Amino acid sequence: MEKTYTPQQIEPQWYQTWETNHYFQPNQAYTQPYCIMLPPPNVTGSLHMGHGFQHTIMDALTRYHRMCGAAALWQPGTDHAGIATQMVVERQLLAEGKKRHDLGREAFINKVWEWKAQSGGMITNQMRRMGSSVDWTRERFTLDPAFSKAVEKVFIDFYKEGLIYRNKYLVNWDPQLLTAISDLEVISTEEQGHLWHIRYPLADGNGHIVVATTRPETLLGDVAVAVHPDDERYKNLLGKTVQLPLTGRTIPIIADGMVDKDFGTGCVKITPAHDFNDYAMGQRHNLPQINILTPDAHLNENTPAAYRGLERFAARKKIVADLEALNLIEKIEPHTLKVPRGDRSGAVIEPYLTDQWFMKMKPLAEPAITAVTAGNIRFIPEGWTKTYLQWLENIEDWCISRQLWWGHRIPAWYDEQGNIYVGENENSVRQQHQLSDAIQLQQDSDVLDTWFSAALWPFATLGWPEKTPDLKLFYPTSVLVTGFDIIFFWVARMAMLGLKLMGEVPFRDVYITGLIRDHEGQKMSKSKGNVLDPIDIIDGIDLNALINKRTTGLMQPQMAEKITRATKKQFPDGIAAYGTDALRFTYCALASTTRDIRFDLGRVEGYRNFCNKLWNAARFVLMNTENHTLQTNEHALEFTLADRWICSRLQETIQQAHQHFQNYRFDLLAQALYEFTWNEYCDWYLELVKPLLTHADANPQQRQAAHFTLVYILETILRLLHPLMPFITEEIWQRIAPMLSIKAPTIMLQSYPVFDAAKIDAGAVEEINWLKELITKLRNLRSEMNISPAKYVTLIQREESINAIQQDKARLANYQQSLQRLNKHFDLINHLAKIEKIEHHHADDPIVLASMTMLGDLHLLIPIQDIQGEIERLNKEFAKLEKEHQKIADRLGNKNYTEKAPPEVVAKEQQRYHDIALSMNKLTTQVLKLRILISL
RNA sequence: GGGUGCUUAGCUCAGUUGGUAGAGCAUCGCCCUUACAAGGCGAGGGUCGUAGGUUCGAACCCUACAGCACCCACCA
Repeated sequence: MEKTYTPQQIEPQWYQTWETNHYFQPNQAYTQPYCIMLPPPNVTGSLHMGHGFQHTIMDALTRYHRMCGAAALWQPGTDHAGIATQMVVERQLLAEGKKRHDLGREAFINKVWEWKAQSGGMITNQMRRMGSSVDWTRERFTLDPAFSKAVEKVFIDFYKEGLIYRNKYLVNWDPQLLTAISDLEVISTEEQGHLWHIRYPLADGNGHIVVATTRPETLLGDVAVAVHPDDERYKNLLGKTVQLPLTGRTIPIIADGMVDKDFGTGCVKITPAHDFNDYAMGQRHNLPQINILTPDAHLNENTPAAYRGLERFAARKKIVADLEALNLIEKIEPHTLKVPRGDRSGAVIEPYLTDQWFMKMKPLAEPAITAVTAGNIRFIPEGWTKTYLQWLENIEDWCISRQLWWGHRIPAWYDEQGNIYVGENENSVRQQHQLSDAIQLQQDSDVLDTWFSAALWPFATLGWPEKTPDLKLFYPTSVLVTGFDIIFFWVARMAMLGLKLMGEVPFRDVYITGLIRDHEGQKMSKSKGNVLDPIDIIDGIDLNALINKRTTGLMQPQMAEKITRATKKQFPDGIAAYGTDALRFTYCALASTTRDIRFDLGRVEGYRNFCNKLWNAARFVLMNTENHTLQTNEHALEFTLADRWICSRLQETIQQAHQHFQNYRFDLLAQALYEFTWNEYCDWYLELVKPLLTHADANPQQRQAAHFTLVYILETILRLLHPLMPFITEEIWQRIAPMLSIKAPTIMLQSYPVFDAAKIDAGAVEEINWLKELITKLRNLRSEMNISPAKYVTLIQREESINAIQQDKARLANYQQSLQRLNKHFDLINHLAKIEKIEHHHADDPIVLASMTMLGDLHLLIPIQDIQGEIERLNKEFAKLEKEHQKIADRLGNKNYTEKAPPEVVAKEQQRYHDIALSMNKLTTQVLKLRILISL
């Protein structure tokens, strides 16, 4: 093994080995299925930190269950990502000065396919770098012919069932992208605006009424003014009409309970074609709808000639100016309002009256609600259940049509009268409806919302609507791993469509991960320039390349300087190459139940060090065992306390690992494995057995047992860690496994360690714990006394009571014996604490220039020079104990406590009370003795 | 306006059914001990956001409040 751990040298080749040997494919010999659907990333996208995080968790789960003997399938694939992908290609065209309509539909779509071919492999290659064990032979794309067929079938069937319908309706319209979007794609941002108070003159000439609006340009589409029916100020105006300024139209004053008397003037202008509230009110009062906008938000032919063709915000300016000229503006107040913006374009969204396709959601939502309340779907952490339910309980119909070109085209045709025919293709439609060739049919030009096809992902990838064996085996899938940001977009819709089309939930568990943020808690985004690329953490990147990456292609180029400065400050030396395993382990360690995860490179460095530790431990084991033949017959071996202790601790760790996997607590899992490997195996076990390994005259049976245990524990650690750190564990395992006569090509397909109660040895654990405490106390003492670790000292064991010393003597002898007598006395303790010899003294002996520490009844003393310093040290320790002693005394003095607390708790407390009192006495005695020595 | 989450050591976070507050990093001290200085050993550091309540006992349960973050919603 190479002396230093260099992930670059060990990681790349293993993935290829695994993939080409088909280790990622579910083993069909196993009957227990385990299946995770990869949330399909955008086909032309690249891997960001969120992917890296979630993919690591999915991979850990898949590898774990695969090793546990399941037919484990992690189903990969990509999403065509309608708007997102189309926007990218449109932007490329724009650079050539072209728009998509210049190319025409077919040529444009070809262009997108070209872009897909060019950049489509990026994210899948990055997934390979992450070690993701997806079954690439089953990779799917939402625009695959078979998948498209499934989408089409759902649309047609739902249409026939009345679950999908077409309607002219007020929808969220993105005037920049020129398409409708769903409610979920609208984000409301709080912005500074104005509240314009406008006078509407009464038609009878008797004064005016004042309305307040944030959007004066919509005045042109007003069809009424509404007041609250109980508003005394306006009661006498009900039934009258006003002269709508600038238009020459006369509109009524109406009463509606939805009006808030206390807002503005209490009078609301009603524009049914451009506001959701007004639309509803218009319906209630049978008001007309006047659309005043073109699709790209310019004023249309329904507006006076003076405004026609003006862009909406220019029109607002002009209208306000004209109203002011007419003295119709009463006042203008600053006002913060919620502005709806498109989540993709950032453009201000217009409520806009158009023909769109909708999916009826209420009947679909009900079973999806029941599935969760009945426990057929479980959210982890469970707090997300409420979020999910609240949305479904208040669900509105889903606008599924998009005025885009990239996506699944809606399988509907129209004749010249506007009759709708839904079917697989034009021919089948003609046949079904017996339309003569003379009738012209035109296919709907819209495509479906990307999330429509995504909602079919859990079963369409498995072959639905065909009844495939895969579908039977893997549906319902085991767990969905995703972020809370797409609970509504995707999780809920999969639940609804899965239940509807498969009659069964699409997944049992939904594990909602936190959101990866930067070290300051900021969301990572291109525009903020704080994005980290998982691949850069794996391979490393120098400062200039990182700055270059963060500052090219910015929407706001003026940010470049600020980003450069921040990047220089945070990464003065760029980013080191930490390797995939360290990054993956970091992701797991950060995966607690919290919502926001601050990503700190310091953690990665720490876990890279952990990899290094594991690497070196393996080198140590190999170094010590290589030239020996390993005795694997456990009956021929003589296991020491140390062996039995580490085996016992291993069992506990195995048990915890399974538990944490079950509970999706990857942070606790990572911590447990880290602690066992580093703090137990490396820091203690390796040190404990060193004397056995190095001394020529050590007991051969015991040495062989140590050899066996070293290898056996390490091999088990590798399997425990493999789901989290696949590369380093495989690399080391290849060298370790043969020693245990394991003949298998990969650790990937080995079984995950299984808890074995028979290997628990409580006695050994107790003894080693005692020994660890002894050694720790001695180290502590040395450190406090400033004795060089290199210096050998004499340990003085003072015999306070015959019984106690008998026991302690026996204990020490026990270790002695268990390790066989080596060259020196007490070689074990010698090795760890540099004790030259141990002398026994009776308690009454006139001791001693010594520092003291205590372990039960055993006193450990080391000769010293500075008596005064020692007195001070002991006094400090005494004060500490005294404080604790007082606390317990108060507690025990409380009758309520002694009577009401559980007896075992009280008994424990009393024991402590006595122990501390005893220690205090001993300290006092020692201080006294030292004082006497000084005074002599 | 409703809803959710968070607040614990300088930083990032654990804390299982209430029973002596933990880890990593950072800091300080001592060590190049033959796997590892990307290391070893040891130490210091917390009135658990605030105020009440329940309890013998609260970081944990209840109430209110504050700060931060997020989600949903039709106040023009």
